[in-house]
Amino acid sequence: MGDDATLPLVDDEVDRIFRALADATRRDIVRRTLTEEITVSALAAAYEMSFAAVQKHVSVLESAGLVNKNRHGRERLVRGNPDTLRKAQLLLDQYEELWRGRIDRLDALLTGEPAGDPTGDLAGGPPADPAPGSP
Amino acid sequence: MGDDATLPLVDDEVDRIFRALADATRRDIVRRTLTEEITVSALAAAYEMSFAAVQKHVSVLESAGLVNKNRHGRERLVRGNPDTLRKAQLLLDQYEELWRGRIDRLDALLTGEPAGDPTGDLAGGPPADPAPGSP
DNA sequence: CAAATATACAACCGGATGGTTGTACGTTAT
DNA sequence: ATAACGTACAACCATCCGGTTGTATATTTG
Repeated sequence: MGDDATLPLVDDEVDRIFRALADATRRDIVRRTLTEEITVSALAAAYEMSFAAVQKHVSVLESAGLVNKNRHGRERLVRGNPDTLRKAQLLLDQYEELWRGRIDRLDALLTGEPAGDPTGDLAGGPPADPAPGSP
Repeated sequence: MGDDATLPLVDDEVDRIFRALADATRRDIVRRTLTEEITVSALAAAYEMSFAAVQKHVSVLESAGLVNKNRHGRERLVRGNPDTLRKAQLLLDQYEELWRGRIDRLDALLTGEPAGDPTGDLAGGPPADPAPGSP
């Protein structure tokens, strides 16, 4: 019920997730906040960069859905979100399955699409253009 | 002689992997080449961008270790590399484990580090600066 | 209230990215 | 040998990214 971001913009969402994970500082933030809620200040103190920089990293993680920020007084408690992590996990698992030659239909589960592809293709397909008949 | 990229520069390698995966076109290339070898031209024909652009995407994937290029006459056959994919998978699995509260020691397996951290910290730790005692 | 703290946000900058076009080179085919 | 094909690579451009500093706002604390 609550989720409305599962139908058309999967690609963009996945882009953000992986891009957010493509930075050592951000991975470290995820790592930490998965086990405990930490304020942005506390996080910032752990890295050799400005507070604003860490703030930006948290923001990137947040807009990717990898962390949530809950306010507690004047502080913002950052908490890792395992659900989003699991989404990336599923995608990679899917690639693994695909490689093994058995795709099944778990891609439908992954993308939330109810058997959208009549081609039997995997979730996503070509991002922009499916296949020009003949140029 | 063989591999020298397993000890100190893990972070950078992971960066490249996730960054490479943070693009829908590149994910699609990985997806395709996991099940069959395809030439760069054939790949390029599938997307609405120039040949050179696709070439660059393949290059990014290759330098991340996500695909290999084998030459066959004048063509280059692109083949997905499930090993690298599995590396990313392991990292995410590790986060999942961490979230569940049981870290075990599989991080040593992941990073190849023989119990490098006396702190019991997870693989990687803060990328640049561990923890300033108190500035 | 005032001062200190924690955060938010805008502006700016150098470098990386993703795309283009053009050219050169090796390989097949005629 | 020449032409066509597949690829590589350089140059260029707009945009994004990761970092900085500076300023503003809300919340505690004295």
